[in-house]
Amino acid sequence: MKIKSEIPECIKKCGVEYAFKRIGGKYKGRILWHLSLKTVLRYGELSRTLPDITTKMLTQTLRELEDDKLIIRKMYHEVPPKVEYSLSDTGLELIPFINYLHNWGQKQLENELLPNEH
Amino acid sequence: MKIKSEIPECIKKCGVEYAFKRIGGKYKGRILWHLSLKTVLRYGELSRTLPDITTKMLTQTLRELEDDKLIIRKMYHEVPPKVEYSLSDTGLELIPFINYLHNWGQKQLENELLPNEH
DNA sequence: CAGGATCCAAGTGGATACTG
DNA sequence: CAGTATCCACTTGGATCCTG
Repeated sequence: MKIKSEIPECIKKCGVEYAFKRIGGKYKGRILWHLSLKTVLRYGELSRTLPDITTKMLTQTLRELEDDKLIIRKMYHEVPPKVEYSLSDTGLELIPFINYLHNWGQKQLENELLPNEH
Repeated sequence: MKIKSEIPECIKKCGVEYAFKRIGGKYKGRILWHLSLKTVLRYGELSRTLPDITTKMLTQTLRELEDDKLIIRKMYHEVPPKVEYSLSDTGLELIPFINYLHNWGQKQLENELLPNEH
């Protein structure tokens, strides 16, 4: 139980920082968002859904999300290979929040488009 | 009205990406969080609340939040100077989400501390 | 199909010193 | 008190080519 001596300080930094490390970055939010819409997506589907992401970044981001237990990677040992990604239970807990953020973001974008109120 | 031709593509990238650009980064979440707890904070108070942030980053982050209209900067022209920061209406809209994220993050941290369930 | 490897550019954050 | 300014290290992300 020696771990207990090092973590409390992390907690004082508050969950907000922790959470942002988990879902921050350029693509994590969007990947979680699309997984929440489609339930299950293959690697190639994700790649087509987010055309601006390179294979390197897509792979790297998916690995991080998997290591953080936010998504589940299911490999089918077939030829050609097939890999499916879906949200874990922990990842699912983030969806209400991602939805909220999405709506907020859309609203801001629309306000930027129609700056007629000031 | 020529703007209308360039933004739709931004929207298709979905609000999630936009929102993460606005509140991503190493300190924005925590600053918003603390402003939501205290309503109003001076520069020095923020600095003491987040001891790990340098003045450069604190100033820079506050400027970005202000430019994005998420916080309000109120200067008092006194000697010594006094500056107060608070959430804007738009920034306030993010608080439910920041709270949600905070709770989620705390829970994750506690689970990491007590991995007795698997 | 689903990546892995490598190299490089840009961005982000830190240390330190100084100021109205 | 509330910042600026400068220089530097590290991290993140992109381009390109290759593979089981």
